Amino acid sequence: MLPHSQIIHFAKKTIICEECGAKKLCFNHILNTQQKQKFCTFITNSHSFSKDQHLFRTGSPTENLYILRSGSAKSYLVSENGDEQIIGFHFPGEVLGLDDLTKNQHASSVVFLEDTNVCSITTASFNALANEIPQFQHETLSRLNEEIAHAHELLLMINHLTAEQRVAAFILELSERMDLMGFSNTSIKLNMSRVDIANYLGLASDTVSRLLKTFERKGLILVKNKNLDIINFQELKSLANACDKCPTIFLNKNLLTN
Amino acid sequence: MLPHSQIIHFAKKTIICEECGAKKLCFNHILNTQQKQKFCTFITNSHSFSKDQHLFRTGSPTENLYILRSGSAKSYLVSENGDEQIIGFHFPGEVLGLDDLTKNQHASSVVFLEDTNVCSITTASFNALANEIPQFQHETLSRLNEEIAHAHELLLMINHLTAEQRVAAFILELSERMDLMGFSNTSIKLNMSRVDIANYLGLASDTVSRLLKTFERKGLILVKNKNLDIINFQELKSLANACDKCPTIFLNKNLLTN
DNA sequence: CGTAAGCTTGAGATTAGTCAACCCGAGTGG
DNA sequence: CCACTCGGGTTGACTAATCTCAAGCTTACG
Repeated sequence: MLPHSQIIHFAKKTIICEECGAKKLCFNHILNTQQKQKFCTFITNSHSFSKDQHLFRTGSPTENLYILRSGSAKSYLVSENGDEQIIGFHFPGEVLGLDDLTKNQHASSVVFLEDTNVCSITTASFNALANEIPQFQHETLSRLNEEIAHAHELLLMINHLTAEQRVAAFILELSERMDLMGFSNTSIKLNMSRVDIANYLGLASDTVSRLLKTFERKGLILVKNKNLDIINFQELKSLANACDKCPTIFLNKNLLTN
Repeated sequence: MLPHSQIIHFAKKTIICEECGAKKLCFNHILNTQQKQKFCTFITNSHSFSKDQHLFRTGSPTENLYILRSGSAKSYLVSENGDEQIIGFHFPGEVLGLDDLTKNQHASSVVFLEDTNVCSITTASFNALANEIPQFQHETLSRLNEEIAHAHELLLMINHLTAEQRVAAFILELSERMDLMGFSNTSIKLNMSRVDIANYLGLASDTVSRLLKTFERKGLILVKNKNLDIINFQELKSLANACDKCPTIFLNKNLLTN
């Protein structure tokens, strides 16, 4: 068993961003050649983690930010009661820890869903880069904004969609993200467990199982263990958006007047 | 009926931050005397809005950021289906529009819950201030982080708490925020409708009504229309945290190993 | 090949939603 | 000053979606 992330010593080695599979999704891609070189010198460390290892945990000091090079992870909160809430699944190019930049402790925990490679940068270096490179600063704000937008959309989804719609929307979200990364958007590896999917969507894992099966029976997808194939995008989309509440659009009227 | 926010012309007048009731919660309070003066010169505009007016809407251009001086507001998203999701209630000192700083359109809409006074600052001025005053930059990031944390906690709450727990938690959250603003934390004005509360918590408004009544019958609170008095904090807290799921802490075990 | 973890599936329980009726208070107009 | 109206809020009866629980199955891995 590997030690806690706090005491993992990242190997000192030069990162060659040009060779990185995630370069188009990383900060890297918004920088010019000169800035890229500077960025690479700041990112001096990389590390491989195995499935189920933690990158950091709630309460651990915010010393570094991390960028996924390959693999995947999930982040989660634990409430006072011990309830866990997965708040996101993470893929190459994503920055982890950004939402704790101004705190000295991590608010969430991050654990890997498979063997994963991660770059790290100290918060000090990160801030230095942000001060020096305006685009870098802008990109940071932009990513925080996206994180907020994502959380809000998830909220909307959980509060307003049926279980069936949520699962359909989840599949489509995954597909879209795979597409962004240049992977197949029809043949998807579900690295997270059914329990994880259920937790993320605010459902019981039984319900997720059942609905995946239902979708399969309808010929929308093919599920074999962790492998998911999308057969009928169109139908999935219309399921996710099924407008069963359209007549209620005008219920909360004061939202729409003025 | 007042025109859309886009074409409201904020009155040019000098804001005297020293006289502002929200100064302890505004950006103002993190700045030194000299910085405060600069901040005040940038915030050259203020405006009064009446109940049910919109400050901005999804899709409208992000030209300004706004700070509540007095009053209250709610922000919400509308999905493709027309489903609405309230994502926050806002009180004096809060900055609105911060999460759209890097976009040129607002993602959410903001509507006032009562007559409200608002300061505005152009995004250009805001960015200039951020570049010039490091604390200002830091505070901006910090507020974005808090917004993320809030959204994540809301998610956890909606996915893991019963209706009863959510309503109890909502009352306590409101109370805490009133306290922060120096208002009474036991005698609270509910400026939002029951429909709003329900929407925010992912419930039906009927359920909210019922539970408020239940709490009243138990002697925890007193509700008279929009006025809520908290009688028994202790009991409310234990209701909100009722650890009915404690035995399941270890269910999703891989979250806790390593 | 055996075991444990995760997944699937069914039956029954339950929470919260839906619907409809009624109530109440604020604002309006006679 | 009172009656009327309208919107929001309350309440009860019923319904349904999803959870829970338990059993059985499959897969991955030692």
